[in-house]
Amino acid sequence: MVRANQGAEAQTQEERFRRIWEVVEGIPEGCVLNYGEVARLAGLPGRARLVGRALARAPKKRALPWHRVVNAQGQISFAADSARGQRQRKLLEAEGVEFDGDAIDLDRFNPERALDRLLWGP
DNA sequence: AAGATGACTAACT
DNA sequence: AAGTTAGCCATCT
Repeated sequence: MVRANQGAEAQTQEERFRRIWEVVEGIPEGCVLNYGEVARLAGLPGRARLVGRALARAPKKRALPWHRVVNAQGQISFAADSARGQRQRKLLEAEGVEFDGDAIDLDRFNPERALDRLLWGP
């Protein structure tokens, strides 16, 4: 065994990215999560920036729902007038996510609440 | 090779 | 409410 000392701590960058991608893939349609939460769920607390990096580098083949990740204020982290920003907003609105001005109510569209919404309505 | 950058955030002014 | 600071760390110059 060559890597005798490798515990849960020692991860390669590839492994971290893969975990992040897995979390993002698990965000249900019509829900959003912020970068910090994705990091936490991926076992990488405090590394919100890494999530952005991982999304930027995600293989196209993976077709991640990258648009369901927004910042801690519930806003899209691209300029509103940029092509990417507009695309992200459109994708979200197309699946039922509502904006109050330029921000989403993170509580309301949290995946944790998805079931509540199904049972009780919005 | 060192310094800047950024799809971030929480905690302070 | 809005701006600043410190922590973050792989990438890019």
